[in-house]
Amino acid sequence: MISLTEENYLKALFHLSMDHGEVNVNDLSKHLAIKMPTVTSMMKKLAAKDLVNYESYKPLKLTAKGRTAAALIIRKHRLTEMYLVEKMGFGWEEVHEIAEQMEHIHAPKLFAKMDEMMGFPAFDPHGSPIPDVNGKMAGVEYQKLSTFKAGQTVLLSAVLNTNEDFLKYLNKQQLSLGDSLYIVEKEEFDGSMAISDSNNKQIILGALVCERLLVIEQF
Amino acid sequence: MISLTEENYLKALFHLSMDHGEVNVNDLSKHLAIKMPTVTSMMKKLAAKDLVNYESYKPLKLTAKGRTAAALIIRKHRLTEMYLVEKMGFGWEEVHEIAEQMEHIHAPKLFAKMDEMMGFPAFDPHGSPIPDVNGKMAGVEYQKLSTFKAGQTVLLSAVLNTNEDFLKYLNKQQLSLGDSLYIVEKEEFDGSMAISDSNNKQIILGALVCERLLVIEQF
DNA sequence: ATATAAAGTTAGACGAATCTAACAAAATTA
DNA sequence: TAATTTTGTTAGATTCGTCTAACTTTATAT
Repeated sequence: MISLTEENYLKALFHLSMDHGEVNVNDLSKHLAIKMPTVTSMMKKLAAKDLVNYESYKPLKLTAKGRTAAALIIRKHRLTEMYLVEKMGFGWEEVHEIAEQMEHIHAPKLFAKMDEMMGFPAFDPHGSPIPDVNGKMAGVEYQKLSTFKAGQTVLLSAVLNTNEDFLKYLNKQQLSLGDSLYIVEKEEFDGSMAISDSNNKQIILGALVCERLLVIEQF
Repeated sequence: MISLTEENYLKALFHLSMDHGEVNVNDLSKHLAIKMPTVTSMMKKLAAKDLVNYESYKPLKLTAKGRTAAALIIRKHRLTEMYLVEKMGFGWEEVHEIAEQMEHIHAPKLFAKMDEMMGFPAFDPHGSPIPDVNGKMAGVEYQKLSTFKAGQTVLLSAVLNTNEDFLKYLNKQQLSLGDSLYIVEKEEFDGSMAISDSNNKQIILGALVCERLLVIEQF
């Protein structure tokens, strides 16, 4: 049996290894706001359960078993987010906190029903892929908006951060997933971008925002 | 802040005081399958938080604050059960286990939305009243079927037990809340009853079942 | 290449929630 | 009412997840 606490470590490891490849004890410690010695001892515990490969002073790695377990937690999180938005009328900026709790609920039938009611969606409201019942998920080749340059047109496909204030900001700018964005100008000195949306409305996006928007180029 | 564990004690205390009036450490211990010394120490802790009135060797009592807290947990449980049945198509026998977990979720907006989507129901799928946002609930004057005698007609209004097998049994006998039942005969020696439903189909109900069905007399 | 800084580990403590063993009070029964 | 049974409490141990302090290893920088 995997405890709620252990689930949170697995999920964090999964996310960090998506983003940065290697995961250090220190990264995990910062991400979870838990001190390093605690992380070390938890890693030993998860290693004993064959969920993590742990060797002193080496980077941390999920085992196949651990990766699947993590993906199934994330599946519950993302299915919940999608259900709350699609079936209950919540805004995409409101659902993260609720899903954070729902992801620990053990009720396969509940999540299967949500999935079915929504027609087995592949992505959540933030554009992140929803793992299937076996923990497999669609590979996506999104890139950060910040990697593109003036003159390119991109499709807003996902957000890297589900922070409520950030999402409210996007709402205010009337930016939604699926929007086509033309990059008018890129300021190299501060990384900000001037983009124009499908209604030719021009918006200035700061560097931080450009780092958090995931897009695919539209040719 | 009330921990998940504390919530379970409050809920148990609430239920037991509904059923039996006085609640002893021993009752609570049996109900929760937790040893008496553990219960005693938790009672002291809850007393320190002004959720329980505790005095050595005296029966346990929830304070007003504790009663409200318990009612709000039960509200979440029952709203969830009703939502799962009404909006997601679950059977009344499937929802208890899920609600048992959902009741600990802190997400006022989620439960408010469920409530609104269902049109603010007063009762859950098992006929139990749903406390309002202030923890107040409709007083009900149901009685156990076992307290009636042959010749009386009653309205099946609620069940005292949400055990999955019990509810499946009722499904099999085609008994549902709202059914009108005529008591054909009562066997005094074993407490069983012969009842006939609205289609004049006759069913024999054992004493245990008669103890678990709540009805109101129909004149 | 050595000194310093950063990252990681070990050891020991602590609070929460649980337990068992031993004892005390209250209730029941003979 | 005295003996016995049931109920309740105290004391001390255990596990889980956390911490701080001290030490070690690895990485970085002069």
